[in-house]
Amino acid sequence: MLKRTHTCGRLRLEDAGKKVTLAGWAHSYRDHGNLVFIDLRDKEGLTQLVFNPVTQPNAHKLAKTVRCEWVIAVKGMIQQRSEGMENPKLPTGQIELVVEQLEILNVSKTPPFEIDSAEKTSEELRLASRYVDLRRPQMQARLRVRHRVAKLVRDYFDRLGFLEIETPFLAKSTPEGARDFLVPSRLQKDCFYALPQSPQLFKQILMIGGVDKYFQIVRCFRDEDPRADRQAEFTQIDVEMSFVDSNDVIGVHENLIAKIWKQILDIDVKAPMTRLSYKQAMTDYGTDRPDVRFDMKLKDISDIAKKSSFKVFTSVVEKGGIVKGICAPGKKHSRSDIEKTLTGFVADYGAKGLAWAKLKEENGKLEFVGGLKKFFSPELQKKIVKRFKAKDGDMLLFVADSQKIVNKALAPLRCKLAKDLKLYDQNSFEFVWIVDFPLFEFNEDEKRYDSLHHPFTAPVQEDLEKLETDPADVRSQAYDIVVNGSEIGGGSIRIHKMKVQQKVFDLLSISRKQAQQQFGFFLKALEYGAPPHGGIAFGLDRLIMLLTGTENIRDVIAFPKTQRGQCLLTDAPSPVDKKQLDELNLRTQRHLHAIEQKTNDKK
RNA sequence: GGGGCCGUAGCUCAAUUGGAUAGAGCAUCGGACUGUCGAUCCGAAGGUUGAGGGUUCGAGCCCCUUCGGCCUCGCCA
Repeated sequence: MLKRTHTCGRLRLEDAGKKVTLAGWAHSYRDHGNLVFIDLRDKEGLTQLVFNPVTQPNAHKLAKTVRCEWVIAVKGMIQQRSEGMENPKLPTGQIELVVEQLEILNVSKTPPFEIDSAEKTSEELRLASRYVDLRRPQMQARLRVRHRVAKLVRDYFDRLGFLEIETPFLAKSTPEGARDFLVPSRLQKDCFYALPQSPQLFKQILMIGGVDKYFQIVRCFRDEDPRADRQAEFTQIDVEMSFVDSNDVIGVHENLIAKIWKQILDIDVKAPMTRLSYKQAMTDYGTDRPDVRFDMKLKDISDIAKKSSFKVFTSVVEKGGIVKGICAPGKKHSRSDIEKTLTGFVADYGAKGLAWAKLKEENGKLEFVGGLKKFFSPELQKKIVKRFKAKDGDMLLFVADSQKIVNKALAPLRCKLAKDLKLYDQNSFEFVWIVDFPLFEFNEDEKRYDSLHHPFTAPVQEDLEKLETDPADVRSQAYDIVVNGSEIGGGSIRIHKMKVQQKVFDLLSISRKQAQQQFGFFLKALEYGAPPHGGIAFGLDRLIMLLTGTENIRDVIAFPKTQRGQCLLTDAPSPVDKKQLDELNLRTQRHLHAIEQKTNDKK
């Protein structure tokens, strides 16, 4: 076998005259009867091969048989392309390889789709033939960015004295949080492991174990429905540190992010990054992961709306709800846009309607046009205009409902409008830390408190007393990092005192018995000299999505799963042998029905 | 669990109001060709319209069921 001396993307004009061997896939071939050209591709790029029937009849004859995606190796001389024959589209376009010897390493069936037009090919087919899809330069580039980031992360933490430590995948199930993936135990009948949703407790125990600085690039599993940016199986950069406060953790990681952005995109991210309180974020943006690339903040107009004659507004405010709105600049939206598209859009988030008014300047005065006009006196209109600092041609959009629904509907509407109106630079990145989260949120359905982050998040020191009196008002030492409206990481200082942890469990209505069963091992560990500690986890997949400019998480995972959790390449999940189930002491519903059927038949 | 979009040749798409033998580009196969680079030119082959059922004289198109893909609400401590 011919052994390659170079890759297909590296040869340049200065290599002319060298004798080299290349290997790769036939990307395309152009047979002129006389000369044959083949573009040879590997992960580094393309190099044009030339086969000349006069000087190398054997190689030329063989080259005529080569087809797309055949695997070949070629030996020959690098030659400068003659004038006018250069290909400026290729980095190697100044040269070509004059082939003296061609070896066909493998043939290929006609590929299921053309590599060059894969961008238009259905993702279903790309996933089913991932081996072909992965050959595409774009996919190779994404895999490379992912590798480079992982390497950078490891180097960064290594230099700071962190240890990468593996934690178990076969772990204990905890009913809190997302649905667990379960793994039946063969040795312990009727018992199950759970795949970790995150190594949360293990990393905290590492701190108690004196590790001091831990990180891990680790797979996590959550059995929930996937989304464009969410996969049941995903990767976290997981970190934990001892003897630190929030600012320490934030500092270490904004520098890491700045480093990644510099190295991968050559973009300078300013550190320290801006911070925004949870409360402010909810007020101004209606979400704890605001896109701060553009302004267009939400404004509460409940006080003005209740004085209007619009029944929807007045009755909502009377019932304790709120009226909030945004002011979209420009004249892009027609009435039917609003009433069909935008109203439908907010309806998905539970809003019952979308009230609107356009603004027009008449005689030097800004006035409502259409929509809400007749319900608002000129006086009230003026107040609203002032609050939004609205201008001629702007459009006001309002949702009236409970605070929760209003924010839920307006936050995505704000982003959608900004995108439609092109209010920001698509290539910019705006980072913001969200801090001062409440420790709990009240769960209306269950009539109890839930953790906003997780039950191990430490309360702010001065709010400790409020745990007894006013739990809803207790702030946590948690922090999320958000970029362009996407949460890429989050963490907290943890509770390191058993008594506080127990108190939090009490407030979460986790009984002593439950707590012992689920977290007993951890509560015990806290009693043996747990140091103050805290950490963070980043979603690696989402980082790579941002860095590679894709909105599809499957693009940054070599072997992703579909929305129904299937791997189209391997066809997982699949039924298993009855023998396998027997060994695990398991029966599926289907088996049970079959058994019932048999018993009934006998009767 | 709910909502939406989609499924026609290997790939990407077309097919008027339900109307005759379901078309095109690319790929494939055969041929031609002295430098191409998305080569070009000539020719050929290629179809269970995702699957099943229904309405109709007649279905790619309408209706029902079902499978699959994507987006999304719920869910994701």
